[in-house]
Amino acid sequence: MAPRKKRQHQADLEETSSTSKYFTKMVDDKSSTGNVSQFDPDLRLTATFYQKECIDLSRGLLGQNIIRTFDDGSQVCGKIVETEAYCGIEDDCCHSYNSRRTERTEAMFMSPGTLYVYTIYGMYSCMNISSSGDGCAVLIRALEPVSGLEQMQCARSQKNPSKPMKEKNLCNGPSKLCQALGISKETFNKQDLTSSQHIWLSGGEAVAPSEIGVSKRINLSADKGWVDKPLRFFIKNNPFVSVKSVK
DNA sequence: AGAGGGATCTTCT
DNA sequence: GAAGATCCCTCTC
Repeated sequence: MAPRKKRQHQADLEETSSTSKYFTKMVDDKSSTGNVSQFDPDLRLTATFYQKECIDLSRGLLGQNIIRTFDDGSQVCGKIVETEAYCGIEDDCCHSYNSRRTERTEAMFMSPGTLYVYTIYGMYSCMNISSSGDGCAVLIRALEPVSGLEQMQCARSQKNPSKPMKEKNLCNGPSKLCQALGISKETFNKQDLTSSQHIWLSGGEAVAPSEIGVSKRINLSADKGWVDKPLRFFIKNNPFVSVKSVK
C-alpha cells in the first residue's frame, strides 16, 4: 500500500472512534431498564428503552459514511440514506422474534456494532448492525454512492458487464448495497463494525430531524402485528432511497 | 411508475 | 416442504 493511502486509512480509522460512540454508549447502558412511553409523537408507538435505542440508532446512522476497504487497499464509500429498525424479541417482523436465537440470528444478540449479515432468497445478502436490546438490529436499506463508483459498477454488473448500472441503482436496496460493497454472510456476519479493518463508519453529516422521513417497513408479511409500525427512516428527497412511496 | 413472474437456496417447521 | 427484510426483466398504463 502506498504511504499516502496508508495515512488516509489511519485517518479514517481515527474518525471511526467518533462514530463508534453510539455503540460504546449502548454497552455502558446495558444495565438500564424501563419503558419509554410515547417517546416520539410522530412514531405513534410505545417503545421499551432498548427499542428506543434501536430507533435512535436507525435515525442516527442516516448521513453516516460506510467505508469498505478491500484486501488490495482499494476503498469504496457510501452514505447511509435509508434504514429500518428491527426491534428484537417483541417485534414479530424481526428474525429474533419470540427470542428465536439460532446460529442464524446469533449476531443480533451480540454487542452493539456487530454486523448481522444473512442470505435471503438464496442469492442475496442483507446487512444489519446490532443495537442494544435482545435481538435488536438496524437494516441498512440504501446508500448514496460517494466514492469508488467504478468499483461498485464492476461488482454490480458482473452478470451483465456490457450493461453498466445507473448510478442511482448501485446501492438503492439492501442487497444491492451488499453487492456493491462486496459483503456476504461468509465474510462479514458477526464482524465488529467498530474494530474491523475492512469496514467502518466515517464521519458524515448528521441529518436534522426535519429532514428524516418515516414510513412502515418494506416487504413484510401483511399478517404480522408490527407490519405497519413506522420503523423505516430515510433522508427526504434523496434520490438514492430504495422506495419512493409506501402504500 | 407500477405489476407480475422467475431465479435460487438457506433456514426453520 | 414452504417461506422469505430481494432483484431484475418484461409488460402495461
